[in-house]
Amino acid sequence: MKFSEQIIKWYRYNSRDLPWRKTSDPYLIWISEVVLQQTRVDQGLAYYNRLVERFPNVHLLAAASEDELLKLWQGLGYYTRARNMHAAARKIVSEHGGNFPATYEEIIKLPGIGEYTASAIASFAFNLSHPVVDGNVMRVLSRFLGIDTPINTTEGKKQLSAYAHKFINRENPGEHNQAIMEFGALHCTPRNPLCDKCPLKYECRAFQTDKVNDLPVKLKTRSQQERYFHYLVVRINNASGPEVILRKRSEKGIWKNLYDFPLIEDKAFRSQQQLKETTTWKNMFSLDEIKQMKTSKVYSHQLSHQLIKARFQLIVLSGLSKQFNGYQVVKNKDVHNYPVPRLIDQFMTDYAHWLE
DNA sequence: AATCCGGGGCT
DNA sequence: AGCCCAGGATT
Repeated sequence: MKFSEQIIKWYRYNSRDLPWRKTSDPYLIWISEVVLQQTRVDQGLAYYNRLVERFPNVHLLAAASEDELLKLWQGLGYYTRARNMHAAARKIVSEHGGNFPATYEEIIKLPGIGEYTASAIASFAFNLSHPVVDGNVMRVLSRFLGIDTPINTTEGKKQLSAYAHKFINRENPGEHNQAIMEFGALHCTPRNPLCDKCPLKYECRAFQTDKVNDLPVKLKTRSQQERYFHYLVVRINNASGPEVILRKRSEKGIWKNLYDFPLIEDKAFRSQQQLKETTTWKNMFSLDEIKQMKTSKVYSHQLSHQLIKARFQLIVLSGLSKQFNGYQVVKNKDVHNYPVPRLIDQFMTDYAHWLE
């Protein structure tokens, strides 16, 4: 039996019951694929369900505000996905009359859709013969074929993509693609793969040469850097109710277009006196208008390429005496409507009484 | 071709 | 404490 037939046979007995597998609507499949980029099914499933409930079709997604979409995306990470998804929805409405493009070449032109996602949509929704090459596929093929070219290099991806094109089942590309990914996710796993009961073990190069635990090869990534954040939680006790200053992160870097607080970053934690001498501080306050200050515990927030250590400084002002350029003054009861990074969300949960 | 972009779960 | 995840955009 050929590779594809064996994988599909395995899939029909072992596949999970997932909502995006019950539809051929390219819009719903697209949403699921973007959610699942670099994200495990278990983590993305609830987000997918909330997204398609709120935006059951591309017109509703295109009509939404970016803030609302980011709020639904909050906590999932890689927020560029949400912004690109929003832009793509508007493009589908304006340039395709709301009909999802039906060829690989048109699909891949949409923002946030690369080779993997275009192949996934083309094969799942339109049964077009384009192989998906994701982390699962690269692991399965590198083991099955005994390929030790590092898969996080252009060369390795090119090599495995060529084999994926050879192996694709032209009669049943959609199920073939689902099957090989599911096989990688459930059976040919990164650690402790189920080789003993693997239907491919007699043909698997890695198993036959005892190299399963050495494949796929990956080059080491460089280590992360540490950053120190001093967040200024500026509370303004106005007659109309308490307010707080938020900032939209519009510059480059992490958490673009999410909201946080005024920030003083340095190479280490600084004392309160040192913070008062920074230009960020001086531009916001004069000393006599501060009524109260408190300091939070230290948060350690681990990202893929950086470790952020953050402290939150509560600063209570009795009333608004000047403009805060580049910032937004928001009523405390409305803060929960703004999309914020996980770190900010955790702080606001722990120190909810600061913002009551 | 290398680097950046989140957050969570697993070992 | 690393590694990995239904990757894509940017440099």
